[in-house]
Amino acid sequence: MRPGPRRSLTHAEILDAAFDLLEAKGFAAVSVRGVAGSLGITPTALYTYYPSKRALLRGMIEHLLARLDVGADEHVAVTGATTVDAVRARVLRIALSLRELLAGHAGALELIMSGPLDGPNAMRLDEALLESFATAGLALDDAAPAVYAVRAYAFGSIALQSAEVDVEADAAASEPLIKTDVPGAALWTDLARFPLTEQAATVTAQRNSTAQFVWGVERLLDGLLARG
Amino acid sequence: MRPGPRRSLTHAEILDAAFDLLEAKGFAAVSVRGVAGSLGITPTALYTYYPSKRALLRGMIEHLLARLDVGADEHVAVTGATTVDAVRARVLRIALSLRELLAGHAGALELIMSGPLDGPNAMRLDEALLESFATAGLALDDAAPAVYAVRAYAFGSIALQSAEVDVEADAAASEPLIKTDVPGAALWTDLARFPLTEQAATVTAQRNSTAQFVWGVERLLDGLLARG
DNA sequence: ACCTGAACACCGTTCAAGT
DNA sequence: ACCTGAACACCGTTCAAGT
Repeated sequence: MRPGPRRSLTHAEILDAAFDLLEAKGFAAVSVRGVAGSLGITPTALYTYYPSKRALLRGMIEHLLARLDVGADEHVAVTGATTVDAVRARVLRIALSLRELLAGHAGALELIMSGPLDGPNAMRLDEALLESFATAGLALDDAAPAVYAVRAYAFGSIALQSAEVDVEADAAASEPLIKTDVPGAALWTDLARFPLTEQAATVTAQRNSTAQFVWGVERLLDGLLARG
Repeated sequence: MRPGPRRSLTHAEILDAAFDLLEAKGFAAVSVRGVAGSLGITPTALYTYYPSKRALLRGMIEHLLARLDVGADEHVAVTGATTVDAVRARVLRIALSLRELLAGHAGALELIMSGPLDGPNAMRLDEALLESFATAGLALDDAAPAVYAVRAYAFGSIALQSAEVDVEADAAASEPLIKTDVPGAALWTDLARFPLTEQAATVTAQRNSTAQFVWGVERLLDGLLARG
């Protein structure tokens, strides 16, 4: 087919195809050519819908964050729970929802880290967190950096976790990554120099990573809400 | 020159060239071909020193983290400062050193996020943080996740900041990134729907980003050390 | 052991041309 | 407006061959 018939795709169809690629073959496979190919279209045709790869990725991020559960600002007055407890529960729920979203789709983290988070759904996330901290009695001067801290912890935590997962994938390519003479690399396996790290490794191995994530959010909230 | 003379490069020379490229042209420019080219060498020749691009990046990460200041475990008994205050100061110093290191070199964050942090210098970082929390009286069961939380906050914070910086770079390409019909994108600029976020934006704009980073570390430490 | 040159299977993006 | 085909300037990696 030379010029081809008018196919007229939806943005939603394109994004769905992109996510299928992301889930099936990872972030690297989400190329302009790859997405176009899976839609039976030329790379150039995709540029009719999105002016650049970056724009396509932005669209994907919004699509993903649309599924984020930010909860509601229910003032639980009737039950025995204090407002602060309700706020803690909501922030934790948001953080866990974010984690689930990014851990669930392979490559979603790289996607989200590939650019700034300033779309409407990212703002929805910020608004929910700000609302929570305001409800807990924080002034905006404290609530704004508190939101920043929660976002930083959540994204960093997910990033560290997903980087660790990559190790297992690399285990197949088991050749030594370094050969000689890199400064400081001679003692690559000298665990004895880091006794606490060695001990901690066994502790960490036993712990559920979700539990660790939650524990950190709780500690952060301890510090954040102490000023309410 | 066909087969060429034996140049016999050092790993250090290669890494220096790679960092020059990183600083001058960003992470994307750190390609096997690019690094090889800047050394006056064929891409294939680079594979004699590093078996893959990933291995080269690992070498770069170690090279970078070697400059990390993790402080020392001085028990300040003489001065009026409590041990807990000394620990707070040390953790903060490490976090700031990490931030400075990654913010200083353009593209360093992408570099560090490109793979797991398990080299000797990454372990040196972990060991220093574990030591700090142990000194503050935390049991290893709490110290290990505390280290995890600090790392998560620090990396996440730096990641969010560097993603924001990219916005300014994109300002030149000022065409609209989305055209129509993306779900939820119609209200892309509808700031009125997020009143708190709008207010917070003016607050955040006034604040120094380093101050915000420090504030978050302090709050996290508040929560972490409350159990010592 | 270290290096070259050619090749394979990819990238993002642009441009003239078709309907 | 939507699409094609060809092209430009790139990727990481492999392989046979040279010294």
